[in-house]
Amino acid sequence: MRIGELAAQAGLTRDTIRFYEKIGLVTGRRLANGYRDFPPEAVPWLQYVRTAQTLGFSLAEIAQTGEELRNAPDTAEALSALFEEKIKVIDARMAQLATLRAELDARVGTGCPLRAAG
Amino acid sequence: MRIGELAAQAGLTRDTIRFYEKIGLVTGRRLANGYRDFPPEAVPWLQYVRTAQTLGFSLAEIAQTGEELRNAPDTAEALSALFEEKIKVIDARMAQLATLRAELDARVGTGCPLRAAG
DNA sequence: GTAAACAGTGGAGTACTGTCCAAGGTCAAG
DNA sequence: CTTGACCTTGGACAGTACTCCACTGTTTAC
Repeated sequence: MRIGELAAQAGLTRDTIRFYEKIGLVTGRRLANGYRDFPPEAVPWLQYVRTAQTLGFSLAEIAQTGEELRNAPDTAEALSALFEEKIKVIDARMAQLATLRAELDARVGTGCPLRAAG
Repeated sequence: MRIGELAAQAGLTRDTIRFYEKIGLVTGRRLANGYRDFPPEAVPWLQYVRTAQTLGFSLAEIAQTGEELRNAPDTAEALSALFEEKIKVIDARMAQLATLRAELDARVGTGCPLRAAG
């Protein structure tokens, strides 16, 4: 598919996709006329990128994940290891969120401020 | 306390704290010699800033939270409302993390890639 | 009283993540 | 065969969050 359609389906602008291509976050072939041509899998991939990004991963990290996925040996082991690693990161982040949540929760109703020091 | 001690205790650099002061993220008085003087509460506050930041909040958002905390009427209600609002944001983010986690978890062991489209 | 460690200011520079042109090439419809 | 929608490149600009520097003043330790 061409860049406009990918942009529409992924909810990004064409400029953003060109930027992502420049930093290696997506890759595509070129048509004879020079237009970019992306595979349909680019849509869910870019959606994953969005998600990972809001979870605190930098584009460089996400690009590296994509790279590892492409270069992984075809045994499922490499992929599983990669996923498990990401799951660990997610668990750590969730624990951190839970801590902050508990901290806030404990103060609800007590009027105890978060010491908003000046 | 002076800026160096605050920096050491909060795990930041002096430059970062000066930057934070410039954007209103921390405020302090000045000593007679012009040195900044921060209250001890600045330490936990900056630690909170760090946490909130890793959770995806911009410094501007965090600064506004601090502002709201300072300006809240002294009833506990305003603080509780603010905390509850933050808790909602945290819950939404945790749900998002849980979704991504489940997605990854389902692929561990299956060898099914995340469609790392190029 | 001097050297080291700490503090101040202003401003330049950096990395990341886009966003917006301008000038131009391609293609489908009427 | 022109119009409009789409595509190309290169480069300038923007916002966020620092980071570093030069130059200067202050405090502390010896």
